[in-house]
Amino acid sequence: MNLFVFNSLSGEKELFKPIVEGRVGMYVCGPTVYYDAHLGNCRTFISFDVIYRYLMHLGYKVRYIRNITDVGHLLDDGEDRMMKGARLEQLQPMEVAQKYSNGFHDMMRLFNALPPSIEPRATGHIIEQIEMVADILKRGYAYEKNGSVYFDTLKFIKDGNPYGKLSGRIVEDLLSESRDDLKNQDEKNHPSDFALWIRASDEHIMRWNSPWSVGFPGWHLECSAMSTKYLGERFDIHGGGNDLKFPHHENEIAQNMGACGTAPANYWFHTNMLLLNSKKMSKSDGNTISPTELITGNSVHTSKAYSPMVWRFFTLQAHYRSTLDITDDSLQAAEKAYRRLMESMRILKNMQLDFAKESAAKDETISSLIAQMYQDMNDDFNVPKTLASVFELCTIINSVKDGHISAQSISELKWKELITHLEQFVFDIFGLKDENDNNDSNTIDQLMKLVIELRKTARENKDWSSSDKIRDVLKEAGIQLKDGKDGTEWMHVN
RNA sequence: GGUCGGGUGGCCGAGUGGCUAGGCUCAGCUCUGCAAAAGCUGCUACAGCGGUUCGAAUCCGCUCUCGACCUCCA
Repeated sequence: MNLFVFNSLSGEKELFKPIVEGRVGMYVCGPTVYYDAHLGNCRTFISFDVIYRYLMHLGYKVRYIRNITDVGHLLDDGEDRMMKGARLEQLQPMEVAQKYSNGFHDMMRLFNALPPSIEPRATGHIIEQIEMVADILKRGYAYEKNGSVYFDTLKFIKDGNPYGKLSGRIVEDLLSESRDDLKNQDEKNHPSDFALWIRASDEHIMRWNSPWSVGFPGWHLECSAMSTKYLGERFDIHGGGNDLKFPHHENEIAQNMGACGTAPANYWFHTNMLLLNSKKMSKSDGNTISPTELITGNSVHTSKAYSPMVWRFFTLQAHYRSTLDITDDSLQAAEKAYRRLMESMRILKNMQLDFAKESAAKDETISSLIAQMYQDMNDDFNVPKTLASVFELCTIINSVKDGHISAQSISELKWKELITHLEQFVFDIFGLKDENDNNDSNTIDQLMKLVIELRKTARENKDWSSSDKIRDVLKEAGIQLKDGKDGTEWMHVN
């Protein structure tokens, strides 16, 4: 089975073929840790988490690098993001970085995103970045001005390099459009040039020695340096949010080619934006919900709290290259769907029935749905489409449980296959967890057994007022009873 | 202004030139002491106008409209 992926470089779906067979090197641009991550960030990293998980499921040995940006990210007024965070909170820049890195990690754990293989920090790779600047200078694609070093986009373009290819920019436009602004560009030869190394002003506290000045690296440089260090000059996948395409990723490509003559990645993946009120969720303009606000329900945008797995499920319902708009209604729909899915997974795991010994009538349907799931995932990780098959399988599971489909119409072998594949998809690939696992507390389990037993007696005596009271009070306590053919079951509800 | 991507049923959200997306909601039915859950059935959509085609939501053109990027952003 072949995996096809959408490559931003070509704008087309391409057959995925790693450089080294059986191995994948993947670099994803991580967060800048000067402020709490918002849900838009989380969506991106959940998207790449599913990609990472699926690649591993296919048997690839994946080296997944996701950096942490803790220096070199300038604001409009030239202030470093880390320094701005530090100034506002009266902390050391490194305290700011640590604090928000911790918070970011907590969120990723909460949303069940696997940690990357390596999570390098920009400040931990100053030497590598300085070396890369030197390489670029040596090859003639950068120039020094007053202790700062800039990338020479004009020369890069003149030499026939593909500047603008990734972001679909037209070179002539890049060169001509901003000519009027030229006089306002202090040290740069050309407005489209960008900083590789920046000389630190006196009050700039994040600073390192370099051959050119005491200063700090430009924002784009860290990813070039760290991807090269851990994945080599050429690797398989480079990912990030759509909004990083230009200038960040474009400049990264330029830096890599400037330093070693090779474009870094064969495949570029870009995730689309999370919207709130039909507008891009963004830290800088305040249109955000934080993970904490979502989970606690403490937001003007939502009517109630939504659990981390509901959020994860919510993001799975849209393709990673589509925008996804947050609304309270759609979150509630996701919550119900998620619960239904988990309920079916529980049924699947626990059902003991007399399945057919030989292949049977429903086997074919189950097989084709499983095949469909792989087909859809192999089509550029189409998770929402895969989910459609998953829910069709849920209907089959529930029907078998309720006796609408006879266990004799499914072979034992096929049922086992169903369990294996569905659990792999739901838990291993989609990374969902059952938040309503009744086995997590033995005490409650014992108590519930007793209560259900007492209620059963009441029901046998047709003492409906007692049995209803038990059910109502439990409901208020967040436990839903469900009377079925084979006794009473219970589950947590919010 | 330039570049790019959208506009799908009550809501969210997939999608292929002809074949059921799926989830949620709503209505009816089955099951049930009543609930809840589950199953079944129904609610037959593709911004507008042209064109290509035996046939288009899917291809082309135009119009309207929304959004992203254009050196802060996942």
